[in-house]
Amino acid sequence: MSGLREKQKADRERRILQAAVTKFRADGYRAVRIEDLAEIAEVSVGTVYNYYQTKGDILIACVAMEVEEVLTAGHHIVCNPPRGVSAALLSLIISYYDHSLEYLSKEMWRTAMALAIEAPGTPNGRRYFELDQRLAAQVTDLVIALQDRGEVRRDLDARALGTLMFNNLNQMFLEFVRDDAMTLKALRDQVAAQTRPIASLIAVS
Amino acid sequence: MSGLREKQKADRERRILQAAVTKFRADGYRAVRIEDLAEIAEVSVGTVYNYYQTKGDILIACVAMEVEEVLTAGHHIVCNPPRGVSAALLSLIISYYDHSLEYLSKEMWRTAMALAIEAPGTPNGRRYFELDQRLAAQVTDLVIALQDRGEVRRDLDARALGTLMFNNLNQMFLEFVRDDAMTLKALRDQVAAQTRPIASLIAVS
DNA sequence: TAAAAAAGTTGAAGTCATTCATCTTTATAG
DNA sequence: CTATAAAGATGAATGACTTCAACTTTTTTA
Repeated sequence: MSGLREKQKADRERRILQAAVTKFRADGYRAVRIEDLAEIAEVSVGTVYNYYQTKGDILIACVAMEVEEVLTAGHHIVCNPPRGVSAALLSLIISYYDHSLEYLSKEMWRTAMALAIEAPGTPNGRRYFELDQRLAAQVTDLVIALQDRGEVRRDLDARALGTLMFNNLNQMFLEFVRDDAMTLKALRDQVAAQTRPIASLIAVS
Repeated sequence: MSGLREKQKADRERRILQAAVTKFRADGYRAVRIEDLAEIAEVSVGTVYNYYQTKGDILIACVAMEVEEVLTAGHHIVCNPPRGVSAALLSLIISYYDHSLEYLSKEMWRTAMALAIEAPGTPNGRRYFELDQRLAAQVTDLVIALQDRGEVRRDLDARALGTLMFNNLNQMFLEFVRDDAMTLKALRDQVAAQTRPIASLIAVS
């Protein structure tokens, strides 16, 4: 039976990540020491570093977990978007925003974004950037789906449009997490106000 | 004579900042220890912390110094912009970019941006954000100047247009500093390609 | 000018992320 | 089943930012 070690490894990694998601949210990324996570996960400090290269790495893993779920939810919307360009786009974007704080706090998002900017060449930075790319690709996919359904003008470059819209929603999300006082509802309202004029521009006349 | 202490203080602060600009550029922000700066500036570690709250604070002070110069150079362009919407806008934007690496390295910019995102509520974060605002305002001022000269359509909202253009040039600058291999020329070319179509859209027919 | 007060400097100590040589657990070979 | 090898866990040690109580220098007061 050679599966015991594998099972123990997977279990330890899961426990560390679980401890991180919970503790980072509760106490704030800064305030949590690796020692705290090790204690909760019932491993030693050294073991945490066997599974994650740095403290920031653990945070990026939390973000990745969240974004994977966001992508899965988004996939369903892209496969079967509501009628109307504006409704379809907003449905996807708001799905992103509504999921974004399920496991992560604003502080965690800020820290993750900062890490990705500070060290773009490290595995961390690349991983965050890759998640960004996949989200941008999903927005593009939605635009293509709407073109296929004849709702968005076919003469427009779907990739350029998708990237533009993603950059915009990403920028608005940055403003959202920068301001602890801003509510999800305010974010939703703002993006809705911005999206409707764009939607009418790109919709088939 | 009560000016001695004042003079010594100003001198110490200047020496610390000078040491930081030089050493951060030469060795990289991470690699430089407060102890190193203290030694170069001929003060103790504790004294550095009397003038700057954190290591990041020193970096933001470096950025502020650079941006003040950029704003001064930009002011001249806004007061007397070259003929033509595209030429005027590019003149300002490229002036920003060309000045940006005079004292700061890409790594310093990345780190400063990361700091500002990570801790938006701290004096540091606010200060960085305020510099951003002043740059955005200057772009808006140029748009207004071009409207006054009858080169840009007067029915357009100068503030919205200025903010949009600043966000865009800022985003492109972020991509520039994220990629150590990207040259200033590549950045210039890219922004030129983007700016020309915008310029023709907003110019008076 | 001398003493007292105010302002500022100092560097050792504290904290926390990270590393690494040692030890323990699991898997394999005889 | 025992011995060897491989994999992984451990926590004390390291290094860097930051703090703070004691010490100096400058200014004010008498």
